[in-house]
Amino acid sequence: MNEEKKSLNFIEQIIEEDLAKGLSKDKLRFRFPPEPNGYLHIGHAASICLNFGLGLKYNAPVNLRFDDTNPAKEEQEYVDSIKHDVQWLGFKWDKELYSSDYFQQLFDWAVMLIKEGKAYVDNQTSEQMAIQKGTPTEAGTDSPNRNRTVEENLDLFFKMKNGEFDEGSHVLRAKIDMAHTNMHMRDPIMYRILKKHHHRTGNDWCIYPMYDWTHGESDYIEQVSHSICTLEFKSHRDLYDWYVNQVYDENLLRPKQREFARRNLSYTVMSKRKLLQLVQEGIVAGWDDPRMPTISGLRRRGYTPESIRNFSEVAGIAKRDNVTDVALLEYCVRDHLNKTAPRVMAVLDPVKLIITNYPEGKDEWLTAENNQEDESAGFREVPFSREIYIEKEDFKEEANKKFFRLSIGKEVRLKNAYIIKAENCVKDENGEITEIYCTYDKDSRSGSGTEASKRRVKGTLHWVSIKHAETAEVRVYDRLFTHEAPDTFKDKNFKEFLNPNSLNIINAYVEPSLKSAKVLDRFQFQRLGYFCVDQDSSKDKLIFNRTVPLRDSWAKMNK
RNA sequence: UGACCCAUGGUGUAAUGGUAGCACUCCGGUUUUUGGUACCGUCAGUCAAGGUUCGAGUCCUUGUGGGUCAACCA
Repeated sequence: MNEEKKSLNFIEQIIEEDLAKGLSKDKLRFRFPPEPNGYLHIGHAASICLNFGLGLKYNAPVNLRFDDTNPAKEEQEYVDSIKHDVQWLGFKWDKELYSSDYFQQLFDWAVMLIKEGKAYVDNQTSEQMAIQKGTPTEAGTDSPNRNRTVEENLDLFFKMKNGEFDEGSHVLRAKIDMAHTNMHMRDPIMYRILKKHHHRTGNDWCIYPMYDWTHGESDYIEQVSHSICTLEFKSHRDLYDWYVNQVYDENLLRPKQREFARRNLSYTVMSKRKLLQLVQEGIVAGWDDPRMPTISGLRRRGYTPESIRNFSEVAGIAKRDNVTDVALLEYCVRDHLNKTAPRVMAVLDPVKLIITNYPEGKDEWLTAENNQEDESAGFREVPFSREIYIEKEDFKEEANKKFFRLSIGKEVRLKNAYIIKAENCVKDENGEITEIYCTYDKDSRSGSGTEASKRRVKGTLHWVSIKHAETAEVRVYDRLFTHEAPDTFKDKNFKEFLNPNSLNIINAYVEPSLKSAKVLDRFQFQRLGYFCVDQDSSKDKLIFNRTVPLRDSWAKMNK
């Protein structure tokens, strides 16, 4: 076997260069740093797969670190969901950590900066500070409080910490350069007063560190070698480095921030704010609604961790803005489910078919292969009888040569059963076909080995025996938005592109073996698609979600 | 009228100065008791103009286009 040499992505190249320049391989360490203010989505999966993938590739530890510096937005519910999602994707973190673990260290370092004259307390309004900040094209001006004495700053900062000031009245700022071309370097805020309960530190603190002050220092504390984030943080890198430099000890490793482009998916939105809006406004049933691009939504929809990992792998990473075609994700899940999902028969849009020459009252249990792609999947028995359901669209009274399905006078194979021929049909007053009458070739049973069973007929239909069928609710999903990039318009709200038909609930008939299906079990409903048992399913009511339909070249032909 | 980042088929990515490749999509075909799968094939790309070089997708310059940055968010 000659393995193709896999090309490295640009992050791996940076790591290889660092290694070549002398960085010891055992110093490699990564982290995945979610803020627990929402559920993870498929874009986060790219970051998870990248960071944990690097950990696997270099045999390096990867921490799960919650970036929990804003108690106003963060909740335990989100922490739990994030942990569940990362585990479900199949990754193991080295340590579960929280930025809030470092609040004391961060505070001590802030005191140190004040003593060194590198930080000061400002008690102007945010409006005043915003004006002084300047604009991207104009330099800012110094705050009148910029040159307070160290003693004064220390006194004010401790009063902030002790809760003696109101929220919003005072902040601690780094003293850098109000004329810097990088706005983030214009005396950024390090601490603000927030008299809020924190999900981990409770009421211990009423001042909370800002992201920039926290993130780099946390990486440094954990000795993360490569701190990988998305592109919008590129301009934060100067600040990240400045902050790390304030506390850097040359015997320790200096973490390095590098940025990649976030992964966008067509026909959906990927911002937590917008996803939260869909949830809060009841447009979807929750963060785990199967139409959502969240990990929990995809899981409930029937996606496998393998398929999501593979998607991240084949989509790759780079630095340019992108909108990846959702067809690639769908390809990945079909590819995996094709190899792993047991085949069963279900009829979603039934019409009754009667086999006139089949004995009334007779039952037969026929042997069916569970998965022809997997020999170890074995066989099961499916019941057959005189009256069955088939799909309405599998019958036409008259049809041309291209139509391989059932029509009057023509033969088709019933999957795992017999060859039948349509004789006539009955219609209601609207011309809708209500019953189809057929005869069967009793020597043609699948697998019986007879000459008749080996006859070739062009079409094969799936079916369920009416007498034995279980009923099930099937939730058929379509894309949530009608535009491939619904949130790229300046003058239009993304919700204008919501697809009114993104959910279609159907009552279907399924073969009885499905009675024992468990939540999250995945199946291929033969000739239809992949389906997964929903968590709303119960002993009394089976509920399936359609993960993705099978490719359908017949439907394409008819377009 | 600033700083920084980016630009390869429809989409996503490779090629690290030496034959522009892979995957998805689309289209066509073979096989098939799933119009699925598998297999084969077709169409299709280096933003532009200069420069360096024997040789440029790659390096340089200037344009053009897109993105990011002015939260007490992360």
